[in-house]
Amino acid sequence: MSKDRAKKIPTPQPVRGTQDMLGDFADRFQHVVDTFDRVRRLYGFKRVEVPVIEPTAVFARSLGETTDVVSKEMYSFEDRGGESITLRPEFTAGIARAYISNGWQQFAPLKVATHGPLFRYERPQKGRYRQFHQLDAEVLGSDSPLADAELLVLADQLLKELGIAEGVTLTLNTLGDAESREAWRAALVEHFTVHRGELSEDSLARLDKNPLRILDSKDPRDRPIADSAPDIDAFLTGAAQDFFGAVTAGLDAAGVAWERNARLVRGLDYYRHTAFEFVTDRLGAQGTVLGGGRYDGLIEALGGPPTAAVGWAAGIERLAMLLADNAVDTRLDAVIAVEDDAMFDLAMRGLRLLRDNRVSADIVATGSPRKRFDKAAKIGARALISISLRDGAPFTNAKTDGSEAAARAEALFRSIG
RNA sequence: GCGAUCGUAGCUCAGUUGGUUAGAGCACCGGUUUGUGGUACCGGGGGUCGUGGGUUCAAGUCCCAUCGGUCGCCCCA
Repeated sequence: MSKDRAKKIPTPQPVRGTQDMLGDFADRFQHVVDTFDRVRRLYGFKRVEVPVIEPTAVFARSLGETTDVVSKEMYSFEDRGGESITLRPEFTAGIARAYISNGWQQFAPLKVATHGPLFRYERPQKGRYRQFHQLDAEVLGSDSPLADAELLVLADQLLKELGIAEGVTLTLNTLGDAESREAWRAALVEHFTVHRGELSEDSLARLDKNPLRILDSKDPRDRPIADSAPDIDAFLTGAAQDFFGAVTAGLDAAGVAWERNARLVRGLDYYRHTAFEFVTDRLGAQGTVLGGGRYDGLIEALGGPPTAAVGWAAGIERLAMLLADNAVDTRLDAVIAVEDDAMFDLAMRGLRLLRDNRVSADIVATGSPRKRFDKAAKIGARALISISLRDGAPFTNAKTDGSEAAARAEALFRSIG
């Protein structure tokens, strides 16, 4: 350690919006992933892996007209060959591309699930990072409302098994088929145009770029106009009505609670029919915990055959933040305090024996011998085993929390004599 | 891109209307006359107060700039 500041090497700063995780939060993160992996198997969803990097066109084309997102929110760069590459900002487009590239039509309807890091060039805030992580589930090649319902039942079960279903609400809407959607959109534009004098500046801009988005504006000036805007219901075709009815009937039959939110919309044109979000008020401004919908137009927009598909994604960080404090138990079964260095070999034999028998254990054998007991106690294992030399003979003492695991650890350790 | 707020020890934070050598807890290291206890007690090391300017007899404290963090807006695939 040099005290010469002139020679001090400056530590590179982490990239904005990235995070390092240690211990508890990393364990909670992994618990979410493990639970998802277990539940998705129950529903017969296959594991799928797609690249973190794709040609920019994969996302630019799927996102279509929303130039703001493409130009400002994507992590894009040129590789050495001059090709524009983008770090995936979502799973869906990459999976759709893979579906086409590999001819997975042959497996339709295909139920797949994945999870991993995603990247968006955004200003970080609570529950929102530049590198973040999602769970993802998709059903490709099915135009059945049963697929929508099954995905929602899967989501519902996931949240219940994570123990966070309390305080999280499934909100549901339909965007109808292409015909319904166009009619509704035209009616909304007309409604907002009539009231354009009362809209916020932001919503005036939305009126040109993305009129549906005015419906979920947070600006109080917009609320009366948004709330009095027509619902899509009057514009739904018979087929679109039937589709939505079948989805909700499926949810009811499976015992999934839901609420209609006629203001829930999607900005992108390829969305059809079902749109949904599981929301909570426990995460500040970023209240969506899991969201998705039907995107029957996407695969075609990527140059594939017309293919119906539906899916959702959920933020792992956000789910991990909602877990109860005691959701993940990382306590060790045993910790061994070596209070005399002459006992080190004995302690190591015991440690190995415990671990061989699936008993999690650690050892404290460094620093001042008389402090090792305290150090070990602070680790908070189920059993605290101390080993010292007393009257020239090894002496083992154990304090346990009364649990079976602790008793087993003590018995095993004492068995080495 | 915009706004608010915060940057003091490895970590979490005190630090009064500007006024001596900048403090605490945790962590780390050492000590506390062989002990079924000791998650304790005592001591020690560690800080050019984010960085750069400015105001002042005097700046952690006030002003400006800059770089970061946090929260919100825009956007949200």
